[in-house]
This record gives sequence, structure tokens and C-alpha cells, in this order.
Amino acid sequence: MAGRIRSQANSNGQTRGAASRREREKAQRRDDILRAAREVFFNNQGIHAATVDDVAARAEVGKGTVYLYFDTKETILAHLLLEGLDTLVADLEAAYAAEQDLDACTRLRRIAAAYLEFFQTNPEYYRLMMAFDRGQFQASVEPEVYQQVYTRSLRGLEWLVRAIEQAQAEGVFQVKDAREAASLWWAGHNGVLVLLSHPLRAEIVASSLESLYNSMTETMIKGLGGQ
Amino acid sequence: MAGRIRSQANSNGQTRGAASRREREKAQRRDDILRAAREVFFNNQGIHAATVDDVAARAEVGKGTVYLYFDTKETILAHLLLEGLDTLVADLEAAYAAEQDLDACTRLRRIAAAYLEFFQTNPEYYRLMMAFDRGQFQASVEPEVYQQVYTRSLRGLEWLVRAIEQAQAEGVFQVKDAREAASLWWAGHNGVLVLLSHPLRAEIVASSLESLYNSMTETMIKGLGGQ
Amino acid sequence: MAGRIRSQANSNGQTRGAASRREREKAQRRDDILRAAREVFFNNQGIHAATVDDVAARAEVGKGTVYLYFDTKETILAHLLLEGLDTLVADLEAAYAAEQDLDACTRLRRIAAAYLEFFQTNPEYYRLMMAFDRGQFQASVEPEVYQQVYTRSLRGLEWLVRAIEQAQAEGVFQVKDAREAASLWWAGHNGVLVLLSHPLRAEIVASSLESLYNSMTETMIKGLGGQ
Amino acid sequence: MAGRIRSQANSNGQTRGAASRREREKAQRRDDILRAAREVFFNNQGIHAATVDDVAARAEVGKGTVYLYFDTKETILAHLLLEGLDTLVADLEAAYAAEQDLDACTRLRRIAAAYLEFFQTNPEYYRLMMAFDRGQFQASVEPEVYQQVYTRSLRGLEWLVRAIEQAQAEGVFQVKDAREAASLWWAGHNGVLVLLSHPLRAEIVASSLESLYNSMTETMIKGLGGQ
DNA sequence: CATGAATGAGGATTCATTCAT
DNA sequence: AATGAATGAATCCTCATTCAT
Repeated sequence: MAGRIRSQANSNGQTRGAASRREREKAQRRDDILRAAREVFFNNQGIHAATVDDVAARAEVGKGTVYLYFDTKETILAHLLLEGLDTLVADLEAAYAAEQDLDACTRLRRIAAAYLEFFQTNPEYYRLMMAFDRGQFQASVEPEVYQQVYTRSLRGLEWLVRAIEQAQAEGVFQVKDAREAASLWWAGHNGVLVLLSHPLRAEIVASSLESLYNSMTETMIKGLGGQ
Repeated sequence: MAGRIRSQANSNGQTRGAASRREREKAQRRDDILRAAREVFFNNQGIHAATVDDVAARAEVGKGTVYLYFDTKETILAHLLLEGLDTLVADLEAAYAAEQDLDACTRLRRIAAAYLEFFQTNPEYYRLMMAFDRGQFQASVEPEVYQQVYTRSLRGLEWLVRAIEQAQAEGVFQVKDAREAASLWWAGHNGVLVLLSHPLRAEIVASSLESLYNSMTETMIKGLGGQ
Repeated sequence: MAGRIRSQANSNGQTRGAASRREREKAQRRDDILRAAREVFFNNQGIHAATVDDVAARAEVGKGTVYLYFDTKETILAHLLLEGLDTLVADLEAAYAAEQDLDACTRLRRIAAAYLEFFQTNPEYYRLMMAFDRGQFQASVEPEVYQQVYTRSLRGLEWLVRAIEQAQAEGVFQVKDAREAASLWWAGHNGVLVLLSHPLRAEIVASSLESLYNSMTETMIKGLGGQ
Repeated sequence: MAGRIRSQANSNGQTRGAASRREREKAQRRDDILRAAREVFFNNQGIHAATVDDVAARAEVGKGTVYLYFDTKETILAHLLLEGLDTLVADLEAAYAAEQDLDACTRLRRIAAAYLEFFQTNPEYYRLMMAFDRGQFQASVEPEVYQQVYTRSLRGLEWLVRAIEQAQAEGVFQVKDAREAASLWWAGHNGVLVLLSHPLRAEIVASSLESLYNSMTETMIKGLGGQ
């Protein structure tokens, strides 16, 4: 979109064409590298096993080119994470369905379902979100990117907060702090995913992911509900 | 314990003494290495930064000796994990307090508290439990050790299962499958810990760990409760 | 100067104006790059740490443009060296003060002082002069530039030769070959600078630069003196 | 020598043999690596062009082995430098010839000659001594090594100081501070070598190294002389 | 049993230079 | 003329594991 605006501001047709083409090519290259990174980091033997060389080879560019677009291996991962977050936030927004007239519990169930759906459709993105190791992350990524991850995560949680506020308004939930309730809801549902995404723990649990996940939803609704 | 049994099976007094001494020395050496590994892996810059050399140096043995007792760096970590699990299981058992006459809800709250306590007292062990990555783990550790991790984890969960069964018996919980309810309980509480142990997510959540954790306990009790 | 001559040779007034403007712009651009190179190479972490990108960024031109004016990173350095040599030669000429009526010893002391002054004012230029490593230099720089460095160096030495010839004429020095005596003088004074510009050797020497340098001047005067 | 002493202290013949053999092998390996480093760093295209891989290949050991004996590429160079210094100091000591009854001027000329001889026989060692770049050196080498370089350099200078003190005692030199006079002597002679070891400057000087060097010696003797 | 010397694959990152536009 | 995207060789250093003694 930014590209279009800038092009429109330029009155010289030919130059506009050249500039925008180059911009498109750069964006294209960047996407190529990200796509390659996705394939490389998400396939093989986990994130740690993949190398920048692999990404470069997959993207069919020189190694230096990768570093032209991303300062660091970590930065690439951070951008993949951002991609994943964008998808998730969009999914949650769609599940909330602001334009529709839905009651709070329906919205909560839809949000929960969307989160599960995201997990099942994009297990790698989910893994990435959970994987960013404490110190590692904050230390090796520019503050700007860190901020973006934070902002988007928060934006995702916001849809949940809204649904809970609606539940408060409807009198379905008797909670004081919608944000805290949302965090609790998130913690619970995410906890199920974390448990079941680890094979050993999945073996211990011995329930199906869907079954346990739905139980969590209903238990939460009941547990947070009034009376 | 295994060592003692083997020694008893030996009828030759003198040899038994020598053998058991040697065995004791071996066990001692093993413990030294594990202790060194604990210090090295849990301090410094995290597990990845620590090297087998560091462990050997700390234990004041040759590097080869470390490999005499543990096949792999991963194996050492697996044994630390087992240690942690033992502690946790013991904590949970103590919290259950079979010898006391407690009602189910008290037991559940005690178990929850014990889990939180373990997390706060042994953050490194907890991190280790959560860190064992899918493929990594099962692939690089002998099946035997994997089995042990499984068994102990299950044993820990068992105390929770019992408390829930008691809650069923007392009519406090209206759940069909105690094992599934236990898993749900575990997922919920663990989910809080997972969320809050990641600084970025902790920032997003904006509630204190204790507060959120206790909310989870009460929400679960209410959510799993009858009518 | 070359530029002016070329412009004059052009009989077409209008084109001449355009050509000379373009030439002036070119010369300007070149100077911009050299200035940027000076700032970049002489600051920061030394010559090796600086990159051509840094120079281009500092000069606010594209990287390719830098290569349009200089074939090589080494070439840029060679031109900085030439700059430094020009300054030094001018300093030496001023110190010689041909228009004044000075005796030989005064001239020699003035020349020595000027060399020291140059070293202290332009330590980076001096370092550059000393740094051009054998093979490196001759191999990576066009013969033309190499020749220029040679010519200017010689021109600088010439002022010293003249002063010594005067000393011969005055009977102050009893030396056969003024050029050799000049070389000796140069070697001695430069030797002091080389020694003291290396921190470890400066520590060993344990005399102040000025003190040792002046001793060298007086020792040389006496040592080269007659009788 | 240290090895022999330690071995003698050990009364167990067999163990002594094994221990000392292993020590000898380690020392041998170390020497192999240093020899390879000498060949690699001193031949090719100068010190900067040579890589640690080259050294390892030349020494016919694994790359890791090199790092087992030397922490850093710089450390290897520092040890080569120490080697060179040792040789030089020994040469200077021999030139001083404490056991002989020589007059001061003879000693000074012998010392000067020894320094020239060292320069001509070990041009690479000499280059190394001069090359250690300011910051580079002190920063990347352990303080201990830096200290050793300092100590040995000082020890070398000491022979010169002694000769000058003798000259003072004999009344040949009228200098106040023998250490400063030694520094001056060193600066002068070293200055000749520095000048002539750079091809471009050698071209400018247009005198033979030997001729200029001897002139320096005589000029210094005269310049520092009484009356 | 204990040792510790040896290994070498592996990996992130840099940068001078080119060249199509 | 000017640009700056693309390149990929080059480099130092790490470390889990083996094995001869």
C-alpha cells in the first residue's frame, strides 16, 4: 500500500514505473527469502539445525543477499514470528466477528476454536511463538522488532478481552478484571496446546487434544461464570 | 538401591566388600558429575552455552570420564530432568498428604501450591522439563531413560488423579474421567506458568504470577464443580 | 591544474563552460569522497575496520560511485597518502624558508622540528606513510600512483639535502654525500618517531618523545659535524 | 629443562618415563605448530593473508589442535615474536661478550653489528616485531604474553645500556642518562632498518643498507662522544 | 577405570567488487 | 555518470565425541 501511495505522488510516469518495479522486486526478493526460511526452519530438524546457508540456497540467492535483507538469523525468525502473529490476529478478529450480532459465549467459543485451528493449521508458527527463548530473544533482536511482536500479541489478546467484557456486560461472567480473565483463558487453552504438543506429555495425558481443549473451554466458561 | 541388591546377591564376603566399595565409589563419581552438571548447566548462560568440558572441569574429572558415566550430553540433561522429576513427585506426594485426613479441595489446592512452589524454587528444573524438544529428546536419549521420564511424570500426575477421584467421591466434582480432569487441571496450571515464564508474554499478561495462578485454581475448582 | 589546461585547449566557448563545470563537479565529487575516506579511515577503529560502504555513506554517494573515482580501496588510501605527503612537503619547504637568510644548522633544526610537528599534528597520515606494507602497496596500486608517492617523498627529502649541502658549504658538516647524510638524518629522526609511536616500545624507551627527538637532532649535528 | 627436573623428582621409574614422554610429545606438537606457523606466516603474502587453517594443514594437525595449544591466531604470532626476541637477546648478549675484555666502542660496534645481522638473517622476525600494531596487539593478546614481550625487549636493550655505561666510565661518552642514550642509539639504528626495509623508501634513500647503517654507528659514536 | 589430546565438521557473518539499470 | 543490489569466498573459532595409553 505504501508503494502505491508513493508512486501516485510521483508525477513522472516512466520514473514511477521504474521505481515501483524496483521496489516490487525488492519486496519480492524479501518474500522469497522469507518463504525459503519458512521451508528451511520449519522442515528439517527444527530451528536450531537449519543454517543461513540453507536459507540462501533454498531462496536461490547468495548468502550475502540474505544478510542484505535481514541483519541476523534471529531477525529472520522474528519476521517469521511476526507473520504467524499476523495470521493469528486476523483469525481471532474473524472469529470475534464484530460485524455480527453474537452473544458472548458464542464469541468465546469461536475464539477458542480459532486458536485451536491456528495451532493445528500452523503448528510450526505456534512452535516458533513458544520457542523464542527468554534472553535469546530480547537480546539478539532489535528492540523495534521486539516491540512489534509485543504489539501484535497484545492486539490478539484484545479480541479475547472484548469478548469477556461482553460476557461481563451480559452478566454471564462475574469477573472483576477482563484483562486478567482473558489472560487466564489464554493460559488455560494455551496450556492444553503446550501439553499436547509435547509427545511425551501427550502420552501421559492420554486424552485427545480436541477433547481436552473443549473441556478447557467449557470448564473456563463455567468457572468464570456467575453463580 | 539396585546396587545394594546386587551386592547382597554376592555370597563372597570379601569380594562383596570390595565390590560394594567400588560401586559406592562409582555412584559417588556419578553424583559428582551430575552435581557439576547442575551447577554448570543451570548457571552461566543457559544450557546451550555450557560445554561438556565445563562439566568435567567442575567435577574435577577427565572429559573421558564424563562419557564413561553418560553416553551423551543429552543423557546428562535427561538425568538432571529425572532428578527434577523426583523432587517434584516427592513434593506432590507430600502435598497430597495421604496420611492426613483432608478434604478433596484442600488436597487440590495443596497440590497446586506445591507445583507453583516447585516452579519458583527450581526454575531451572522446570525449564528443563519444558525444554526437551520433541524430536531432540526422543531421538538422542536411550529408550530406557525416556521410559523413566515417562513413568515418573505419570507418577506425579497420579497424585492429582487421586485428589480428583476423592473430589468425585465427595461429589465436589462432576467429572467423568478423573485422568482427563487431572490433565485439564495440569494443563491449566502449567499454562499459567508457561505464559508467565516468558518475559514478553508476562508483559502482555500484566498480572502477577501468583494472582493468575490462584485464579486458575479457583476457576478450575468452580468449573469442574458440580452444578 | 590539469583540468584548467584541458579546458583551455577546448575552443568551443559554450562547451568549454559546460565541460569545465562538469570537470569541476567531478573534482568536487572526488574531494568529497576523499574527505569522507579521511574521516572514516582515520577515525573509528583504524583502517582495517573501515569499509568502502562507510566511505560511500559518509560521502553521501552510492558505493558504485566510489569505485568510479577510485579503482580500489587501496587506491583511496594511496591518495590519502599523497595528500599527507603534500602537506609534509609543504611544511618542510616552509621550514627550509628559502627566501630567508638562515644558517644551515638553523635550517636543519627547523626541518627537524617541522617533521616532528607533522607527526604530532597528523598522526594518521604519518601512520599511513609507515603502514604501506611492502608487497601490499606496490602490488595493489597502479604504478602511476606509486610513482607519485615516490616523487613527492623525494621532493620532501630534497629540502633536507639542500640544508645539508649548505652545511657542507658552510663547513659545518664534513660529509661526502649530502644525499646519504640526509638519509641518515631522516632515518635517525624517523627512528625516534617509529619507536615512540608504538606503545610497547615507548614503554621500554622511557623517555619523552620530544626529549629523545631533540637529542637525536643535536647528536646528529654533532656526529655529522667536522672535526 | 623443567620436564627433566620434574621427572627427576619422581621416584617411580615407569611413570616418569610415561609422563615425560607425554610431555615431550606435547612440547613436540607445540613446536610443530609453531614451525608451521613460522612457515605460513613468514612466507606467503604477509601475515594478514595467512589463516589458521593454513597453519593447521602445514602442521598436519586438525584445526582444533592448533586452538588446543594457542588460544588465538594473535597468540601464535605473539609466540613467534617471543621466539624472535629470544634469538635477538641472545645475539646481543653474545655481541656484548661480558666474559671478554673489550673497550666500550668495540662493544657498541659489535652490538650494532649483531642487530644488523639479526635483521638480515631473520627479516621476518624483525618485520613481526615492527608489525604488531598498536591497539591490535595489546587488545588481543593476554597480558601475560604482553608482559613477556616487554620484559625480553627490555632485556635486549639492557646490553646496550651496559655498553653505554662502560663508555661513560671510559669517558668516551659524555651523556647524562645511559638509558636515554641507549634509546637514542636504538632509535637511530632501527630507523635505518625501518627505512631500508620498505622498498619505496629504500629507493628514495639510494644508499646501501650496510653503508647507511655503519654511518649511523659512527655518527652516533661521534655525536654522543665527549669534546 | 581414567584420562585428555586430537579431531574437523559446522556456522554466522563480513566486505571488496561487479554490473545491470 | 550514478546507483546499490547481489555476490560468495573467506575466516576465526567451538565443541561433542573418540580412542590410544
